[in-house]
Amino acid sequence: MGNGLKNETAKDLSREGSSTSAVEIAYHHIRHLILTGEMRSGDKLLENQLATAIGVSRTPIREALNRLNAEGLVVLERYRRGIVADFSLDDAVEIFRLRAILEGHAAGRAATRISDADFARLQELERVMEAQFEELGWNEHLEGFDKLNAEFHAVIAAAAESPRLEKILASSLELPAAIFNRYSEPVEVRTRRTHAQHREILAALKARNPEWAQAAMNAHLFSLLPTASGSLEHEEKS
Amino acid sequence: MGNGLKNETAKDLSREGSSTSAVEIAYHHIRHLILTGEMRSGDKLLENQLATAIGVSRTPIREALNRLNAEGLVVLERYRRGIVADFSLDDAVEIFRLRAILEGHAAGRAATRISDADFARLQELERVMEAQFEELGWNEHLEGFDKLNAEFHAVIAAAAESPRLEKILASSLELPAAIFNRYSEPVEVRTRRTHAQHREILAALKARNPEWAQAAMNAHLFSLLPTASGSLEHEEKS
DNA sequence: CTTGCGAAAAGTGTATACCAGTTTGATGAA
DNA sequence: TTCATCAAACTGGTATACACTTTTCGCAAG
Repeated sequence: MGNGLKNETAKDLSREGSSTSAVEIAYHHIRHLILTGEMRSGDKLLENQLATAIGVSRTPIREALNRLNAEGLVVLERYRRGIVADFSLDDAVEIFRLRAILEGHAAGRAATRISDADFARLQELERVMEAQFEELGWNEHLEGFDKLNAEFHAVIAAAAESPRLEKILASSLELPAAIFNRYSEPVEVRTRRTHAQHREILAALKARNPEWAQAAMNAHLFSLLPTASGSLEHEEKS
Repeated sequence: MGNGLKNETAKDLSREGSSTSAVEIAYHHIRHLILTGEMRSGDKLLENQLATAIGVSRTPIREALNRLNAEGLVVLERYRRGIVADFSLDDAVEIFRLRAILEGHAAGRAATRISDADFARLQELERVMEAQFEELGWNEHLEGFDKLNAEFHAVIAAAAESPRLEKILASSLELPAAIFNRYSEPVEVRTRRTHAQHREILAALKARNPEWAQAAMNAHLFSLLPTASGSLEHEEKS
């Protein structure tokens, strides 16, 4: 490469004025690749390749990979190239167990703290999720659902007013959607139940009943948790 | 600093074969400064200054600061120099609430999983803590206590066999000892009670009773939690 | 064909230099 | 004193170089 020619990069940024840092760009880009399944478990993450693909230098790429490594989505070992993390059934079970504990706690706190605006937002999110399901059917609604569902849970986590709790839920207990779908029950089984559970959580929040909210959230998450008995099953390589 | 002389560094590393990376060195060094109170809330963290002090270049320093920022011990804002994080009473309360939830869960799991070797280690740790207290008295024993106590809790967390849980406890819910001592009850009040609680946790683990272990750990941590009544806090912008 | 070995190639870890953007601190005017 | 201004200081990011390790590949031996 020649000398200081970041003109085109600077152009992109200066147009926005947004000043999103290069690290943020790289982080969200790579994270998106993983969470959407565009990159699968075991895929190689080469710093130079990512740098040219994303349009930033190696430095912010390395920072982004380190963050993703800390969050468990990427596996880094010294001098080895990074790979997309693999999630075993045990990993999925662990994540859902911890999410149940922490999100249950969050829901309980949210019950006495959530604002009217946030509660309305939750109702709206659930309304849209159910509408899209009715309109699009079992499988086609899934793409939109994941995003809406993530916001549903995120709003409750935020309403708990416990910043560390919120951060842990957002960054340390994520499971790529593709992995979740691999291990969870089929959509036909869980979708209607999920909506009923969401409605119950809303009812508990509206009643400002912490114990109910916590229990309802717990039930919701434990119902999604792959059966522990399934851990006796054979390990199969795809 | 001078020119590229990493010869002595390489010498140290090659001797060990362990080859601790520069990032690890910087991370543990800075973390130690904060947790021990050698650097206090609000102190400035200048990359160049740290680099020369620790003997590595800016690059690993920046990585270390980013990790510490993610863990909440350091506050980084764009183009601003980093500062050591400040922990309000509310922060301390939040941390202990979350620790109680998660370490309680960990103790419950550990009850049915802990190895004989790990249990023996716990007994030994508690024995030493009590011996040092008897020998050194209220205040002098504190220095050694913090380290032993940290290992006591870490052994239980590891015995829970939940890697994400262990990582969260080790990296997202730390409170500098100085801050803890600022907000907690005076040593004279809590030390004997702490030892009694540790013994009860050991008894519950020995009995392999998960509910007891969880409850005992919960009681232990909630007893250290600063009185929630102190939540008549002042929101202040510095 | 398979296995094993060794060397080249690829890739990460760190140092260093440099510059742009921003904050910080000091100086000076009102 | 208070405020504005400007230079210095500092971080964010790029680029480059090189040491050290892993990975790959070809080649020889079985």
